Amino acid sequence: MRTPEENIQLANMLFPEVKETPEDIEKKYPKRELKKGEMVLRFAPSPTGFLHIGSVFVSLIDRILTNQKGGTFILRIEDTDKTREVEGGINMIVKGLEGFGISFDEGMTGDDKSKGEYGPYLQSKRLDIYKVYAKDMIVNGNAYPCFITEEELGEIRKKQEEMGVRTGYYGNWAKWRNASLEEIQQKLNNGEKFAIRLYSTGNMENSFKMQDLIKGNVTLRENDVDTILLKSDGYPTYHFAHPIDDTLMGITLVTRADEWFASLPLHVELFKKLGFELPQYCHFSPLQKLDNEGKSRRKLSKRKDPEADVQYYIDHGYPKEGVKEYLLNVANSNFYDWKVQNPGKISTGFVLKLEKFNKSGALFDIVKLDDMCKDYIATLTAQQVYDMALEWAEVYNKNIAELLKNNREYCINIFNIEREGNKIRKDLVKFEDISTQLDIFFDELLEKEPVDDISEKVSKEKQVEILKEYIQVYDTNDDQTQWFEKVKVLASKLGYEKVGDVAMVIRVALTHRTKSPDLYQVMKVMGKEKVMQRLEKYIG
RNA sequence: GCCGCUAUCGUCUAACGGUUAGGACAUAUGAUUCUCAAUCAUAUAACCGGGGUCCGAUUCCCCGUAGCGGUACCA
Repeated sequence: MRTPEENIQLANMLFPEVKETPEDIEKKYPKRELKKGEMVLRFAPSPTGFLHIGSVFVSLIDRILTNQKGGTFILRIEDTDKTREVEGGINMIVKGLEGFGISFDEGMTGDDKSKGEYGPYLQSKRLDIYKVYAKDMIVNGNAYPCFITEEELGEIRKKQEEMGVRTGYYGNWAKWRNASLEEIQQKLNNGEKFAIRLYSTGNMENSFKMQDLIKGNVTLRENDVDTILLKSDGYPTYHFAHPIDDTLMGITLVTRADEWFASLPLHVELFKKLGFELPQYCHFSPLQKLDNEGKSRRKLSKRKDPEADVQYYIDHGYPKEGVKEYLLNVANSNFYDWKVQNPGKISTGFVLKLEKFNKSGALFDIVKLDDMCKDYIATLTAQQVYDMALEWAEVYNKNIAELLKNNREYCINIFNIEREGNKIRKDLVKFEDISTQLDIFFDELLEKEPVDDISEKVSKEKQVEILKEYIQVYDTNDDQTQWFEKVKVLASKLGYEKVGDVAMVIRVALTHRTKSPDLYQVMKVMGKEKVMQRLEKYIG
């Protein structure tokens, strides 16, 4: 153990340029005045050029929570790993979340823009702050410089494995803990790089209780690992930045992914040694996916699963609101019941409860997501479908965008087929799907050749006969009932038992497919001219 | 290996010691003024295993097992 004087001497050897104290820093971050129940949350991603659907999940929850209880939601960017950083990554995150209607009250608003009084909100701009606290930790004997090399670390690990003890840099294995000032000075003189490590005083044998707002009461072992606080490049690790930033920014509840749960003991020790008050915590279990032909589960991975990337949903034109509803349903499974009882209400009105979150990982069920998106689109008007589809198409499908723009009224009429009344059509999951709906209405998109599945049932000659007869009775002034009556009469006149047989012939001649929306409405939207043209062409 | 968290139909889950273990998605069958989508019926389908505690355990406790997470100068 070093004396207090030695600690001060050491701190000045390491950080001669740091003059400020934690008190100086904390003066710049006045305590927030919060009303009762108000919360300050933060979403803190790394700008790796990839927005995970799990990030949308967590930030959506954060946003709803702060809307409900009042408070502030902050976007802080954790760009402390220079090797993984991607240019424009911040913009991507901001835009991506904006696309889902998730906005922030404070924090980064773009690659080099931010708003709010508790910044900087970019960790790479906070390096001086971390240094002040690192120096203070050394002064108090809570941290020390470590010059260990990767090779040495590997040797320690190997030895530990051979001995069958826990691996890691802790206790007596932490060889730089009590190095002499002379030894340190010598390394410094050689210009060797060093990291700052925590001088842990925890004991693995001791356990303590904590509350996690999702998991409930949990029992943890004390941390005893001398974790790196400041890397040799001067950047902090997540562990060190977390207590400092969240304290200075006045975060009341730390919401984060479950993978952090295991380092909670470390964070508790750090808060204590930094003299900070511990915030509340909750850890979200990860979105998972079935692997190995359904034998095991794993986290949704950006490498293997296209649906892990938010861009996947944007590319295909998934309705944002539908995706949000699905995510909300994963969060609190009573969301569905709420939705049934509150039809038409926007999903953000739902009251989320942290204690209702599932404690283990949930499988990401894209089938269910599709179903919810289908339901959502079914609630829209034709005009809304048109607008949203166009917005999507302008970026992701230029051809369809042109088509939509050049045929506005026609397209809205198409989207309106089976959209009114009590029998609402539900076949659109995402806006990408509109093309199959539009195809049959445009000659240039229509399948070149009609399907030939029905000639076994109704021969080609008979088909022609039916169509010729149908043209005679076809009248655009008929209402749906009259139209159907005519088809029925036609069927019995020509000796068909089922109306369906006749209707199918008309359908194929008209749409070149065996499946289509309501025939009467299709013809109505198409207009007499196009209907006659198609039927006559089919007759030959 | 060690540490922690979790464990109900195929999937997401409800149940807060006593229920025919409920719902949603998926699947199957049927209905429907035409096909498909939908809708409406109906059906199939679950308390991880073993010990306790209790008049009574899916529920509480312990052990085992499995899954997940962590065990980095990544976050």
